[in-house]
Amino acid sequence: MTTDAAPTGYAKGRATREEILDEAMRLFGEVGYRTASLREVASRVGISHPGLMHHFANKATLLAAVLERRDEVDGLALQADLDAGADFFTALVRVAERNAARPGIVELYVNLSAEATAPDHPAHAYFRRRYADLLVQATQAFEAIEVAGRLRPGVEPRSAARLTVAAMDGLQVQWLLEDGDGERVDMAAALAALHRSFVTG
Amino acid sequence: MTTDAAPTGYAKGRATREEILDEAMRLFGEVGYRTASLREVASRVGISHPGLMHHFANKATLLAAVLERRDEVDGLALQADLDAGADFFTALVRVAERNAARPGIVELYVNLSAEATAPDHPAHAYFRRRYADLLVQATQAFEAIEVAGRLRPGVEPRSAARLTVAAMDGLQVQWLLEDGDGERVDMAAALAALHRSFVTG
DNA sequence: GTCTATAGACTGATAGAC
DNA sequence: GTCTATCAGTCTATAGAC
Repeated sequence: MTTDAAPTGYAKGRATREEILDEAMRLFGEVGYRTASLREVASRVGISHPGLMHHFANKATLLAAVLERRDEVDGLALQADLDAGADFFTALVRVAERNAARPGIVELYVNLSAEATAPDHPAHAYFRRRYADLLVQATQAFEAIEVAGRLRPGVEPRSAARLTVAAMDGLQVQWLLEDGDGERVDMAAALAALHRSFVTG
Repeated sequence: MTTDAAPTGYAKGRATREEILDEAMRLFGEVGYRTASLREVASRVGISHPGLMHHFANKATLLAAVLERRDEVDGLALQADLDAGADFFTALVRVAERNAARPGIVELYVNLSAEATAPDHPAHAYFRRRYADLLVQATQAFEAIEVAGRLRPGVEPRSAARLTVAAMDGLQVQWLLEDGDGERVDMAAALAALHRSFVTG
């Protein structure tokens, strides 16, 4: 009852909050966090910027809420694939597939992960944790392949994990830059090709 | 005579221009182009911001000059390796090796390539051209390997080229984020490992 | 070649009315 | 929950003195 079909008088606040997160995510993706302004986000939602700040005390809080929300949504989708019996790598390829249909998500992560390499960036700790977690998961997946005897000789799990995550990031930059081109990179296919070069047939 | 040991009265202007480019590159790397201010660049050089604008008419012109200069310097270094008989991939690994000693360059490219995915960014055309060129060069290098019969079965030159460039980009993000960690990724070694998984032994 | 001064616009954040 | 008004700070760029 409290999570869906909320009573009126508080339903409006919830809806506005969600709209703000949507538009903030879009704008952070377009121009990055630092360049985005609270006024522009508010204007896209159709409210004033103090109106926005009623929901989020300051800009960094808004960023944190955007990242938290993306983790929930995308994390659930990935987990659903894993629960359905997909191995980690297949689930990762499916993430790339889904992302190809939602440029906003790709823009958000490309822009923020670059910005957040600065130690004083409000999302710095978030991205350090995110990459550390991703690397652990990917390494374990390659270790499982190794145990199954399907890892190509000379391929190290940790190294393959790093390269997989790195390729995913780099492909997103190429994909964004190729907007408007005839030949745009197929991120999921490229990732699958990389995987084939790490495991035996 | 005009290129070195310039006569006084114009030597100062040259030196200041170079200093501005140095500091602009550093600051663009630290916070990105959009967030960087001419005042901050000028202050680091020790002049006022209208003083800076005597050398560069506007901010976008300064960015273009920074990129042009990096192309000259880094392009010469890479060409020197190629002229010394290195194949394209070995030269690329050496670029990664050199970059690991100069965080400023890595920061610059990570931040700018992400920012410049926006179609209206002043460096958008530059990065589109840069990636297109890189992909052509890398593809030709893998085609040469294929002709020599040393490409692993199932590996496509164009795909391997995309993954090589993508991995280089992605590794840079991981490397920057791991600043301060014990275990920081060895970009050159990771790139070499990737190459080994594309070519036969 | 570099400066001070300034124009004109934008920023995050706050106070206080409704 | 949203508004108007405002503060103090920042930005790019220009005008004009030296």
